[in-house]
Amino acid sequence: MAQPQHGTVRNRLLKAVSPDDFARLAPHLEAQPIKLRQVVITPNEPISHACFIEEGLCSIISHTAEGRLEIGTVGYDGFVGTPLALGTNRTPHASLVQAEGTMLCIPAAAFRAALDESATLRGVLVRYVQSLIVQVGQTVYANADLNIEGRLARWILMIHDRLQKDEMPLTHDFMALMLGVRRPGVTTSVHILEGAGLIKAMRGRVRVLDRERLMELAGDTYGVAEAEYERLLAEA
Amino acid sequence: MAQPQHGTVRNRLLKAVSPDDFARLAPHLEAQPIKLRQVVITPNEPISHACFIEEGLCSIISHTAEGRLEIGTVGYDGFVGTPLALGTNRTPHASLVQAEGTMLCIPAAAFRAALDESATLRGVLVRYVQSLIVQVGQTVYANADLNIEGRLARWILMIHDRLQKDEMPLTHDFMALMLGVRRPGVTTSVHILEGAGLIKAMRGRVRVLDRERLMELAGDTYGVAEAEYERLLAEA
DNA sequence: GTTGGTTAGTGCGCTATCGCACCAAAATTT
DNA sequence: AAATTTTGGTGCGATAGCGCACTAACCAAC
Repeated sequence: MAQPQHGTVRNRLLKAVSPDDFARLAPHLEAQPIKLRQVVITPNEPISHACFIEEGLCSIISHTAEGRLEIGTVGYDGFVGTPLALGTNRTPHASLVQAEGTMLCIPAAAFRAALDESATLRGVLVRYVQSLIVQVGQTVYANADLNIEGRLARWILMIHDRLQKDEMPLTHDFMALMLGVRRPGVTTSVHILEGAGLIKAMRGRVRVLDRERLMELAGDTYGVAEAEYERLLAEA
Repeated sequence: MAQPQHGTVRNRLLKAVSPDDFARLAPHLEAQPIKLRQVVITPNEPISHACFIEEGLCSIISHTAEGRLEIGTVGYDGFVGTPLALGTNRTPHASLVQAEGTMLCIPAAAFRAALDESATLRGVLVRYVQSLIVQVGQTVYANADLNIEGRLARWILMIHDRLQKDEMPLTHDFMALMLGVRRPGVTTSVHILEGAGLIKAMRGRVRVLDRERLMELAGDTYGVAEAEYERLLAEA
């Protein structure tokens, strides 16, 4: 398998690291397709790889006996396996694939070795973790303050950002799971958003029509984390 | 001001670091009292210090135009200023004091220098960040799945752990703010918990009577993050 | 083209929680 | 002792979302 080139990767973190740091990672990076619903990280089991997403989408899931719920979303803006950058190799959270694509995976040991060697690499990756914390914090806030429409709007925006396609593969059932609400609740809210002309819904797919007004609905639960990501990526 | 001694600090992270790492931090650590409602970290402003809590309690708050809401709790188990350990000096989240006490504060520059020098110190502190992420994740889950009683039970348990006193200074108003619910909603739930003999409520104070049954009420929103903290602290 | 599975739409009673508004008691100040 | 502030208690109509259950499209495979 050919090594990925710094110039051609799509992942924003890999693009952001210095050529030296990229060179540290590249020999170990292996492209891997990700398939719908595939579990990338199993709760409480050793994380074998850190995976930089090139295309597609993963969800971080709080996963307990009684239910599951998305707490964060990762796309080509980040990587799955943040615990490896935080000094441990497991986590009670699951990560699973929400939209197909590919990712570049590096074995845990090589990843941690690279991090130990390079402070600048470490910097980029832990700043990403910080942006993820902000994202999760906004999720807490959204779940508390918004009705289903609002939360759906926020969530669609976040997916839209990370897939960069107006049409996204989303079933009501899956959205209900992610938002932690009943499936018929999603159906109703989808209709409202559709009636207002913000989205177009088709079987298994949603098309974004009006980002502006989706953002209005999401209020300040959308935007803070996104701005923070950009700011952190720009920091040296 | 006398430097704190490794043997006498109460903060669990400071206790957990190696003598060498403690020696790195100690010359810069300054004890500081924390007062009720004091803002330790102002959103989007440079964080001047990392503060290891010795006694008392801080809340991390998601703070927006329309409302505020607790997303995490820090006591003698951790430190305030995690963004400094994640390569940045600001965050959109606020941190404010929920219960009086003292903390040991180290200036940001010295803190980051120490982190750059010592991989082991870094390890302890970023593992704490990981435990905090799990905590926030559980908060998402609790807010989605539990009624007010359950959330209140979880929250009281978390405060109880961090204050290590059965009687805790908590007004209904403040609990409502932290949980993101109406104040009268808290009043009702406090009565229910009190009626069931789980707590005793007094003006401005709550006394824990029955942890076991509080844990039942909180279900698996309580315990996961706590176990993860212990596991991570124990990791070399 | 029929079968079977997946996805979406609908109805209905129930309940937790909200929003708003007001009162009561305790603590603090003067 | 009176006044003010802080904190806690209560009531009530409105409503968002739930649980449960069933129907209806759409899709794929045989």
